[in-house]
Amino acid sequence: MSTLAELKTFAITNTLRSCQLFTGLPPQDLANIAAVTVVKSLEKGEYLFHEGDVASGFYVIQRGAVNVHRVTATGKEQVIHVFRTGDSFAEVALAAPTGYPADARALENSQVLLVQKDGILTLLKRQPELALRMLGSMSSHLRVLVGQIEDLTVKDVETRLANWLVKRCPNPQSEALVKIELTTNKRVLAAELGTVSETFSRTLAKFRGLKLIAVKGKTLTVLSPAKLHALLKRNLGE
Amino acid sequence: MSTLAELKTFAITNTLRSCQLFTGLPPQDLANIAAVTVVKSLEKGEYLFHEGDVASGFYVIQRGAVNVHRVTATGKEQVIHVFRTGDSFAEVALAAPTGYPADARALENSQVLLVQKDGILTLLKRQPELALRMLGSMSSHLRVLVGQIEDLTVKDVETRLANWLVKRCPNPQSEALVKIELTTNKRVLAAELGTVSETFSRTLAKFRGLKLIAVKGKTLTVLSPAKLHALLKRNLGE
DNA sequence: ACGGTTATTTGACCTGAATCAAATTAATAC
DNA sequence: GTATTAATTTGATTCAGGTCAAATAACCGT
Repeated sequence: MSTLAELKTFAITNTLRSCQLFTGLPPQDLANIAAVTVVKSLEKGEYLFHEGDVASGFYVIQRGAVNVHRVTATGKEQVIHVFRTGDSFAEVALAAPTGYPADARALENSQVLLVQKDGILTLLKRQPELALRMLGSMSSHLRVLVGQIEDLTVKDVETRLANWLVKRCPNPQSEALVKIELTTNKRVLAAELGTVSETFSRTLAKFRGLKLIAVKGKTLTVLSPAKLHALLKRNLGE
Repeated sequence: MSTLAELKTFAITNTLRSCQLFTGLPPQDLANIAAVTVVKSLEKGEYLFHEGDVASGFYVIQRGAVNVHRVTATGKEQVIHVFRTGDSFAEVALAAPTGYPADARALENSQVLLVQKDGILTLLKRQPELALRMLGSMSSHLRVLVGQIEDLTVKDVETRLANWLVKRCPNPQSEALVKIELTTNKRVLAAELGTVSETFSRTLAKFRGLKLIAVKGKTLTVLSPAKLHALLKRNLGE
């Protein structure tokens, strides 16, 4: 085996190890997985796959961010989830129906690993432990989706935003300022919250009026996690 | 082993065999699974589990129907899916976080099999083939959920109902009448479609006015699948 | 700094659908 | 049957939030 190939494998195993799905696996297993993995570079805005594409495997993000979404017939984009470094997604590829159920597009320049379906399936047959991990990973995606469904139907935008903000506060009870750096533009974030930029903007403005947050460019500052948390409770509570 | 126990195992393996998840498995495997399975009877309206309950395993429906849903803080029920005879659900139980992510309640008198977590995990470690099946099953649930998210956010009630109806027409292009028997009351169906009974009723009325369907008690008749399909296309299309 | 493009904000307007209330129509018990 | 209760329908009202339009503000290449 050439030194170059070894180097590549080394880089891949390093990424795999840092991925939730594979942490703690013995080096030999990682090497085996690396052997069925290829690296892909994505420009910002580039599509990784489209809905219905034949699924060639699942992905692990080495660097960057990928937006998994559906495009509706009216052209609107419904964000399912934004995955970031270390996340794995599209494990759904391993199952029988061969098409991906959604679109995936890089939100920034990214590097991802494609764990190829055929290869990993062979491995899974020999490594039940690995299969259990995949089960775990998929189940956590299921949980996220179940949560999404609730988020999208039940709550109004104000509550969804409050929820989103509170989730990002280390301690929602405290009065300590929390700075949140937006990693995407506000239109994408609005889409994640199931709304449009105009409404998102208005809701931010409302919160600003209530002295709950301060907004400066891409930096949101939660002025009072406790108050925000109280608002959230009130909106849900009774 | 007593004859009674053998009989019970026989009944269980029969149900397991008829479940998508396990069809085609060798008898010995089925017996092994049956050994870690217990039967549960549910009265109509009885809860199988609540959100957050420690997950003791996943379920296969032997007879009846189970409504998996979330209850929101405001008391409303968001249906995630209605499972029926032969379906398996709550495979999410096998993964690490121990709580179920939703509620499950019998819509009618039902009998379900609980495939116990500890037992099946042991089996999975020896049977990668089985693990792959579970992966497939979970991935199909993921697909359903991804579809749901689109359904719930994107379309208006008219489109959702048209979609629901068209899905139940063997051939959406044809003009042949299609009779659909409702298995639940209309309030539950409305909830599945992400709306309330009033709006559901109005939408049915609108379709009746358009001569697209006829309604008689719990029987819906699609008068012209082709026309309905055209309406759906139009609502989505452009 | 300057022109051009894109992102964000604000305003005005409108619609789908939830809610509340009331009338009808099943369904079930007695 | 008749009384009760639950399910469904219809009417009237209200409002969150999406859409369109226009004004700023931020960003980028030169």
